Formats: sequence, C-alpha cells, structure tokens
Amino acid sequence: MLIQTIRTNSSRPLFGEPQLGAFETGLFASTAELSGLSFNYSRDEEIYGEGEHTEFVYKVASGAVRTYKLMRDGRRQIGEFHLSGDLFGLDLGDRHHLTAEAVMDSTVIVFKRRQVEALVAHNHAAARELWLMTANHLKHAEDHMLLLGRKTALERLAAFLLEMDARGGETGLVELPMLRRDIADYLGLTLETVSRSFSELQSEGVVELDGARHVILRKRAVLEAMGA
Amino acid sequence: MLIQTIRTNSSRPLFGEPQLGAFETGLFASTAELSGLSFNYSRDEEIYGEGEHTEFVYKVASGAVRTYKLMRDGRRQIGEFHLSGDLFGLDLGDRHHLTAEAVMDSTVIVFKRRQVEALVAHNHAAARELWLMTANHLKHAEDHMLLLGRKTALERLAAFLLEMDARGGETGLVELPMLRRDIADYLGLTLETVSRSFSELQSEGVVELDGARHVILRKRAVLEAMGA
DNA sequence: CGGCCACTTGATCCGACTCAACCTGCGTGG
DNA sequence: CCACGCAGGTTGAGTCGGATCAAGTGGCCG
Repeated sequence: MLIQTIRTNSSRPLFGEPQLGAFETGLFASTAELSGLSFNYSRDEEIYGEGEHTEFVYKVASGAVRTYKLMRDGRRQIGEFHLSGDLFGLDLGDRHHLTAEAVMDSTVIVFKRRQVEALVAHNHAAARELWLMTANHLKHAEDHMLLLGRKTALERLAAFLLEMDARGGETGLVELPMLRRDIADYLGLTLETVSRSFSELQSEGVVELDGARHVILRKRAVLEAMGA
Repeated sequence: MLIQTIRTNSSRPLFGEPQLGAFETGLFASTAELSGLSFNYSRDEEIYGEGEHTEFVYKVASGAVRTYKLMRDGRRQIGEFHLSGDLFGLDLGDRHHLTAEAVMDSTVIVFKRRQVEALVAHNHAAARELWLMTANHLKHAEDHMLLLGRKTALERLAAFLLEMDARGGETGLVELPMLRRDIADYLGLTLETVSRSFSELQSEGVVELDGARHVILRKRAVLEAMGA
C-alpha cells in the first residue's frame, strides 16, 4: 500500500494552493522537527484503510483526499474532504477509523507517527496544536451532523458550495476536485439529487456552472440563507 | 445560568452508575489536581448555550445531558448524549459549538477551564488524556455521520439501542433517560418514526418494551445485523 | 471521429414526514 | 380514593422529498 513512487520535492500543486489557515503552522511545514516523505497517489488510490494500524500521519501537499466509512452493502459516507495543507489520518488509538483515498491525482507528505508522538511528548505547543487539529475535525463533524440529520438537499448543496468556497479563499469561484458521486456521499444524497440540485440552483441564478466542476457563486446571500 | 443550588457531595446517582470506561481516569475523578463544584440542573434546563464563552468544563455525576445544534426554524440535531461519568463542554477555542441541556434532573461537576489549562500545561499525561477525549468524541461523530447520512430508520434505532446498552454495561436491559423527541433528534428522524420503529422491533420480537423508557434486548444478533 | 465516462433529465416509487386521532400512565385535586 | 387532566406515546391516513430505474446528452481522450 505504501510502495509508491517517491518524489523528494513536490512540484506546483495540482489543485489549489497550500492553505495557510488555522491548521497551518510551522509544525508540519518545515523539516526542522519532523521530516516527511512525499508520495504520489493516483485518482481513487487508497492511502490507508479503516482498521489499519495508524503508523503514519498525512498531509495533503496537492490534490484532494476523501476519508469515509463504508457499509457492507456499499453505502458510503464521506466524513471530510482534505485539500492542500490539510492534515489527515491523525486518529488517536492504534487503528484508523476511516478509509482515505485520493479524490484526484495527489501528492501527500507522510510523517511517521512515532516521530509525531516523540515531538508531542516534549513540546507543549506542538501537543496543543495537534489537539486543536483534532478539535477542529470534531467541530466540522458537529456541523456536518446537523447537515446530514436535518437539512434538505438544496440546503446541503448550498452549505457544501459555501464550504468549498471558504476553503478557496471566498473568491466566489469554486473548483470542485471531486465527482458528483463523492459530493453525494459527502452530503448523504444520491448523485442524481446532487445533479438536480445544481440544476435548480443554476436555474434560479444562484450559481453558474461552467462545466460540472467549475462553479461561480452568483448570489452568495441566497446560498447563505439556505446553507446556514 | 450558573447560579444553582450547590451540593458539596453528590448522593447516589439518579440515573445509572458512574461509568468507568475508557474516558474515566483519575484525572477528573479525584480532587487532588482539579476541584469541581457539584451543580444540579432540572430537566430541560440549559447548562451552556452555543456561542457562549467556554469558561468551564463539565462532567456528568448523575443524570443525562444532551448537546445539540439548533436551526432558526427549530430543527434540532443532538450530537451526543452524555451519561454518568462523561466529560462534556470541552470545546477548544473560546466559544461552545453546541448547546448543553439536562435531559432529566441531573448533577454536573463543573471545573474551571483555567485550572484545566494549567494542568495541561505542565502535565503531559493529562494533556494526552484530554486530547484522547476529544478524539473519542470525534470517533463518535464519525460513526454518527454514517448513521445520519446512510442508515434507514430501523438501522438507526437498532444502532442507538446497542449504543445505549453498551454504555450500560451490555446487560441487555436499557433504561432510556430521554424522550422520543430526543431520540428522534439524535437519530435524524421524527418522533413518530422512532415510535413506529420501536413497535416494529417489538412486533418482531427483537426487543421488548416495558413502558416507553425500559427496553429489553431479546435478539442482540438481529440488532447487530441491522445496526452495524 | 468514436467511445466512454460523467453528468443530466425524466418517470415512477417508496420510506419517512405530516397531520390527526386516540391511548395510556401518572400526578393531582376534589 | 377515584376522576380528571395532560404530557408522552402510539397508530393511522395521506403526502412528499429524495431514491431508484432508465434514457439521453456532453465532453474529453485516444
């Protein structure tokens, strides 16, 4: 699973710029404290599986990663999408709770968990940083539970587009790295319903679709009224 | 909000015994490192609100607490139920993400966040412990997203009953501290659907209801086949 | 230019929701 | 001690949002 082609240096990101948001600190950025190796994963390739040992911690250098749970009969729930700069696979305990796959061709930096543990053991700031990352994933999950439990299809898609836009710097131009099926499995819908909802938002002039993967937000206020 | 009758010593729990599970360590148990005050909350009383400052951390001494998000129009999603021994309100950042209310008359031990922070700053084991608690909440949320996004009504109820039973020590006798509406808002259903699902499980001999709040699990294997 | 994968759109179906009536157990006051 | 009131729960009838099944369409790559 981890036998991949190794690149010592990632070239320019394939998708988006590395995000310098709340999660992005010097901690995993430089090689001073922690050294990670770059790996390439092609689309739909598994990075780790649910139940596997948590030997590594991962960071998206470029591309996009989905983490999900799968039922025996194939029903899937994507918990989160991880974009450039995002850390993932930080499950405490010795097993991963979800499966991680590349949404598109992606470059991922892999850190040894033992190194991370060692860092945490003597560095309070780093420990707090990692705790904060877990807490942020929790916050995301809490918001997403409300979406999955109580929102309509249109509200879900509106919230999704706002979330993606926020991650892209609120430009109003959203590039979607994932397919309709991924969006559906993230939002707890079918791909047909996602498609219909896109069409409906477009026919109301709320968004404009330039191909399936490029969305222009035309009426942010309407989206926010729906998605919040 | 915090002006309650103070009890220096909690008498026997009103609901369930304190749980000595994975989250329960010496950390918040004794008064050596941290001192907390006992407060009583009556049914439906708010403990803290979404958006309030995170001044305290809470632990259920007896009773049950729900933490939830509310939409403007009243739609509600309960993220988790907290029973005896559970810590809650440990949101990082300076604001609570959810609202906490007593499901029934409950006793809660309240710790000053500053004390917790101070403890964490010089005690690695404690810091790790708290991080682990956040990680466990995250794990719960991940499982719950699958339930909310992809499971049928019967599967949701089955999973819920197994979860409640697991917390009560897998006795097969489940005492529900909450009303049908709470269960519905936890499972992303309506109370009618919850009630119908209970009836269906009962008519199939999977569970036996002794009043609305006392459930006997008769066919655990069937529940597990549905709920997993 | 051809083929296929992703997406859209249409028709029908169904599980859960809504609205409504009724039941039941419990606390309370006459 | 019984009758009443009522909150909580169950059950029923009808509706509806999103799922399913099924064509079509479009765009990209070989």
